Amino acid sequence: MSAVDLPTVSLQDWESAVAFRLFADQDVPTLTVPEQIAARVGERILSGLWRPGERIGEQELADEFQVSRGPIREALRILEREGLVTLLARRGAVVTRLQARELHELLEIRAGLLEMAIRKLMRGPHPQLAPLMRAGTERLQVLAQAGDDHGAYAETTYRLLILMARLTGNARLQRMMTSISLQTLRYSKLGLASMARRQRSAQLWQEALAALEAGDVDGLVALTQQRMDESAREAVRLLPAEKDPA
Amino acid sequence: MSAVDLPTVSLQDWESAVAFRLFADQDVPTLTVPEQIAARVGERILSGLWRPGERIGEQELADEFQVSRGPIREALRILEREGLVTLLARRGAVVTRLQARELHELLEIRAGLLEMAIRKLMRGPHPQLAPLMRAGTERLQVLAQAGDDHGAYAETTYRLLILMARLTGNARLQRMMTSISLQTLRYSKLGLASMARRQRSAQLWQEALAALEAGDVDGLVALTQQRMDESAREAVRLLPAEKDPA
DNA sequence: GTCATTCAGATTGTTAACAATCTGAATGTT
DNA sequence: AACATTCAGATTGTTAACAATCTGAATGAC
Repeated sequence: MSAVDLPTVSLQDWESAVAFRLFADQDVPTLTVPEQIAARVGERILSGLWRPGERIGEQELADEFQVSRGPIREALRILEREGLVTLLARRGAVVTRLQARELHELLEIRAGLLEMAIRKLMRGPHPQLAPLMRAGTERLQVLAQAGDDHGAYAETTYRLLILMARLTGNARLQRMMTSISLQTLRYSKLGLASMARRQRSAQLWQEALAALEAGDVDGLVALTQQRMDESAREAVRLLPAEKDPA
Repeated sequence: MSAVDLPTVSLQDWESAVAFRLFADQDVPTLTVPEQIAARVGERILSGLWRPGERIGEQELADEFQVSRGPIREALRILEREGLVTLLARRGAVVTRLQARELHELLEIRAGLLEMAIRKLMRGPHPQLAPLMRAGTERLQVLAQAGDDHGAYAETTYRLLILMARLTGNARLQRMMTSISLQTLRYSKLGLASMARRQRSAQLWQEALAALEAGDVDGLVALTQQRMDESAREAVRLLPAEKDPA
């Protein structure tokens, strides 16, 4: 606990170079060059600057970051693992574009992981859960009304899910939740862009909080499932139509 | 559905170059060089030829496979994504060694994913599920008695879990189940090495099958959880003690 | 004897050039 | 006009050499 001093922590423990900027709330280990590049490229993808389906040239990135193509390739492999980039053999890299079916699958799993986390948390004493949900719900109530930053609401819900997963003490579960969050965030923002949807979501959070405080596990799970199901339906519905080339 | 003809399918759809040999039961797409190398190295790790914690030198692999270190590095990144190899920045690659805590986390998630799959399957009509479980359970009864190939029982259970996940139609869920299976298989074999443990497991499979045929969803889930819980406990218990260097 | 320091060998990280492959427009055929 | 073919440019895949870093044993100080 003292002598073991990991050098330049490979992101193994985070599974995600990009998660730093968005979700990390603790010490940030030193990143290798490819990881730094992956993090910066990942930011652009998550911010929407680089659109789904957009092509990513190796030389182009190499020129911009002033390195050769070697580190760029490693960075792209990292981003592929995080699901933000899709590598096509001999045809280069593109920003991952989720089909409706794939998005639906991811959101279904996300809901399942959260249920897993909630059930585990409710089995034992977890005094931090109620305060977390209370604080989160309060914040969401405010953000639901705000019209200026439509991304903040979605990001806050995702942060909440990851923190709930972390509370379980299962680091792997937290990483999986983080990974899925990074992959779906861009699309979830679509479904939460309208104030009406945000308010509906916030209302269900509120009801779930009440269920939690009443000790009603099944109610909490049911409300959570319903909220995620509605969100998933809306996100998939709003998915931009695919333009097939050729 | 006709013109779109993916070239040299990058393993995106499998998430795993190694899964082929073990679990794939359909057409095998062409692999790139790094993927082939990753698959062959992965086999050695899964077979136990290369032990957890063992160091993997780039040059050594490059010499053996008659390529330069470039493709080897890509192969190692692939194996890192699959959880079979751990990359330490500037310190090379080692065969992933799970701590008791990490193994427990993975097995907990595996159980959660299976519950997710079962609940989804039981919500709709899935006529293939009962035959699959019947055939699987039958096979397991036989393998439980066999003393010669102690790995076959574990492999068969894992194959069953993956097939059940596939039945849900959620390809992502299937891939996650495959990924976790590859990471834990080496260790699960430990817990199922004794005939007594295998017979206990097979008995619970049998009871779960009965619950399925009776339409008892909660019973099915409960029996499945119990079987996985017992297996996890045994696998973690038998985990080789860690030898900390220094 | 224990601990910190130094240093050579080994290993990983990076680069730039070369090879293999793909893309898409131009050409030619039916 | 629709389709197959050819081919040059662009892009990815691979290589071998060089640079940076790490490991561990030998050395020296306390």
